[in-house]
Amino acid sequence: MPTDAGERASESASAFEGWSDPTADAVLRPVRAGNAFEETVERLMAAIKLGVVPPGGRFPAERDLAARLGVSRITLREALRALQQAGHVEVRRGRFGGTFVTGPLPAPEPGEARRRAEDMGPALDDALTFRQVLEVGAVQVLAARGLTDAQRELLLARLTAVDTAAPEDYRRLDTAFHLTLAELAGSSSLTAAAADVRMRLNDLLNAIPVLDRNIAHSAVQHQAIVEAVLAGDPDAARLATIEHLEGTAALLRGFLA
Amino acid sequence: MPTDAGERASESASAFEGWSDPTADAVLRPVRAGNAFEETVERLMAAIKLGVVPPGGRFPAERDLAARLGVSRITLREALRALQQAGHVEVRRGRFGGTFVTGPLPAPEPGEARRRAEDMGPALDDALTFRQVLEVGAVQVLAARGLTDAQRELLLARLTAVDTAAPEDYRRLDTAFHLTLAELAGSSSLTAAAADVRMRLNDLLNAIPVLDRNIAHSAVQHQAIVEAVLAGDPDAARLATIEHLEGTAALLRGFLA
DNA sequence: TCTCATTGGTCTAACATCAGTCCATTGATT
DNA sequence: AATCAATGGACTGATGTTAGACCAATGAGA
Repeated sequence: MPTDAGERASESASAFEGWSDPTADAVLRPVRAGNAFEETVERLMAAIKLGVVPPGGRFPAERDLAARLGVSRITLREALRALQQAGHVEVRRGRFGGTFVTGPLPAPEPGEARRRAEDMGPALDDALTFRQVLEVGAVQVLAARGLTDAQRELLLARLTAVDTAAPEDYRRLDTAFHLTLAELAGSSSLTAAAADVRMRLNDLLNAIPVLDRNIAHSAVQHQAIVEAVLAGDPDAARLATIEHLEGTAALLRGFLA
Repeated sequence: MPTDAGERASESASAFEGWSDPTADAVLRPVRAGNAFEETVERLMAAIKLGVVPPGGRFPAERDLAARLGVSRITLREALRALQQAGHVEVRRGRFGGTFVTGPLPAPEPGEARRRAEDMGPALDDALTFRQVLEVGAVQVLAARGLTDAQRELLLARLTAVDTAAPEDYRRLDTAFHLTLAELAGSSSLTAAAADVRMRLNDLLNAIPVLDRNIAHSAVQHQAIVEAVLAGDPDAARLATIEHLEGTAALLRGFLA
């Protein structure tokens, strides 16, 4: 007979003896999102869309890439072939060959943003709160801990890169800026989670026209975040980041209204 | 010839044209941590160790559990058989049968904590900062948004459960309290990440003796966190959570000194 | 012009995982 | 004592995935 030694609150809906559903759901959530092929395609597309491999850039050699992704070379090649057939990459043989990212992705048509937002549904709110938690937390850790000279330099370089970006490069460099903040916090789990959530929002972000007015606005906010981080002021960093992210969140949520 | 249209800062170490390594590493990280069998065992052990299924409690039926974990029933059964052979679960056939968690896990011997901490190495710092980001972010979101009556009730129930816990139940109920904070923030990604990081720290936590003095100290801090959250005061919630987590972090980091 | 290191292309045999089906057992309920 | 719904146990055939070895092409550099 089960002893059932424990708390019992308002949890009647639970299918088994333990906790409330959301926690159980979190622990007993699916072990894998799909098969190896699908997940590999997803990752490679993420690398392209996030600009980790820029247009014209080359992916690591198949053997290296397969090892990095923890997938057999055959599975990787199937994924690459899918991207090739979709026109996202171009493959060249021989030494100095490799898998190259083809030109910039076509600009999504207007109305695409709304459709995608509706597709995401509740996942949009999920991603937006998760993003805020991660990025706000990252800048606070960063501001509290302080940066090395090399880190300051990298951060400033990313900042000027966004500010001086051509319109077609803007999203990529904005992504780079935000993920750099996360990565400088020094936790690889944090970096991975930030990259993941950015990826989820990225299609939506890309579907929004890049307006000069918004860019200027973001530039000021980016500047404020960097200044607070470099000044070692966690509170200011938090406030500046919240303000910046709330702006984007409001914009995205607008497509659901 | 690659166009290489983009920023180029102090990133010479990168193996390919794109970004600095940590971001590329995050996007091109392994698609899967292990085979389905291993990951399933990991999850089931997590459910036991986190107390999602308490001692004497029953796991969902194999068919349901397999569906939840996104794994075939055969793979799930192999994992369950492994847990059974390790003595963690007991399987009974027939109606009202199922897979039951056997008695409480044996208390780890002293010195175990240090060994585990050394095993984790840099992953410990990773987990600790990630945890802080997630949980601090969660309480801020929660305090800022406010709670429904049912949520207040659940949170208070978890709090009193920890406070009145028998020593052998303390860790389980402490876990429940912390994860409830994360789950009330309303982002399933956040809940999953919090459960994941707690799982990573859990062996370490369990290897630390539960001292009355520490419990009393934690109780005060838990109280402060809940009060701030219920009062809708994000700043107070943040400060109280940081203080609480720093205490635990210092304790754990102590095993590495 | 030739070399050759590096890269993509291909194949095989072994193993992992899957969906689906049917059987065996149990014990609360009738 | 008999019923029977829910549960674990076992099997099959199909598909996904892997490691490793070997071939083919390329073009910068000697």
